[in-house]
Amino acid sequence: MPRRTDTRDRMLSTAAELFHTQGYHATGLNQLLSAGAAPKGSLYFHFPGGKEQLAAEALAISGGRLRDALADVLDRANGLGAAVEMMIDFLATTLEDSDFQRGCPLSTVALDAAGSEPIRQACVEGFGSWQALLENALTAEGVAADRAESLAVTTLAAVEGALLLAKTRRDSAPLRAVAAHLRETVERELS
Amino acid sequence: MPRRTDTRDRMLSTAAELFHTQGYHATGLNQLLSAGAAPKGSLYFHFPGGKEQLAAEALAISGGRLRDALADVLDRANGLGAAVEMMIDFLATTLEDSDFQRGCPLSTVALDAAGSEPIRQACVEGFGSWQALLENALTAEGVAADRAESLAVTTLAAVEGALLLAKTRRDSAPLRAVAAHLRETVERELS
DNA sequence: CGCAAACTATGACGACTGGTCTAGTTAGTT
DNA sequence: AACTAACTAGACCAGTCGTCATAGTTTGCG
Repeated sequence: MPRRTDTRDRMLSTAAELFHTQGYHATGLNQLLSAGAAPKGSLYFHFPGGKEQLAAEALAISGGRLRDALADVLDRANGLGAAVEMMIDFLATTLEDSDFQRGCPLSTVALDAAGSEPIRQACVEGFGSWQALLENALTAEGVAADRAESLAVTTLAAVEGALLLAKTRRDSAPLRAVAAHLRETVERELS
Repeated sequence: MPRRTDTRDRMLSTAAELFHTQGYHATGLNQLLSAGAAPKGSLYFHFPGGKEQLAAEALAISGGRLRDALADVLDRANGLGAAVEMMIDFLATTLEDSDFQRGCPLSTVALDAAGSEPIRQACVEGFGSWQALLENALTAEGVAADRAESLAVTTLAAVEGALLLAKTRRDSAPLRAVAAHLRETVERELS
């Protein structure tokens, strides 16, 4: 079933961008549509579930994108510690280049739309996929399963928190500090 | 000029509660006022700066409250590692008891109202005050200043991230995992 | 080719809530 | 009783999300 227009995709990527930088409630449908995405009526054609469905799908895309980026870094880097550092470096650059607008693409919405089950679910899956990647990388290096899990959560948490602090302070120093610490921690774990 | 009502204070504490659980944009003035806080007109008498000022002041209060709690734990606990673990335990309990509504009182607003300078500033100060407490505790134990700073940021970041994950997953496991890891890290640093 | 059926697009509309502010009432002081 | 500071009610309109009737476009089939 070939698609005939790219409207749906345009909407999704505009939505991903706006929800990423502003959060769920701060992003109005009008803004989203007037951002060149589409006329109003089209939204409810492509997303019968309205704003909520649009957000959930946009988050799934954002989550997947970051997951791919992480998988890539994990492949390329030599050493897990280095990979984590590279990943954080990438996040810091993205944040700085966007004038401290683009932090974690999920966290803002995860917090401000925690009441919506579909949205929450999308975030759970996004976070989960990132964590799983870290966990696998750790077990591949010989770390025991339960230890790998708790180390992966901690790493993910530290990165998320650093993104929050960096965005709030408009200064990527927290990310750099956390990067160094995590590298240390990971490398000690593997030795 | 004697005050005749406690309206202003009631507004602040209701605001603190709602912004804490819902964030800035998701919290409407109507909801806030009908939550028994006050009649509508009073808002702009007590807070000429409107919603923005109300939020900034409410955040300052929330930040101060948590700061005090942290200072208290840091005093009472025997050992810094234990203190961190106790603090996280307190946060986990608060989160669970509120049906996973009350995470960090600043982070939601910090992310979803990052565009407002007064609000951002209030968050910067709140986070800063928590970090300073940790930093002092570390240097008091003989950790070098720069090392103490980066360890304090990392600790704060990990806790914030864990709160985010726990709230999103509706499961405090991330907090428990991070608590154990941080205790380990802190105690290694001091030995 | 020609036609019907399915698909996609459109923006005016409505019910409602958002934050703001002015005009007014109440209470304390002299 | 007059004055002033403390407070409040509700009007206001821009903006919210969602609905709908209508129109246009593409596809498959006879």
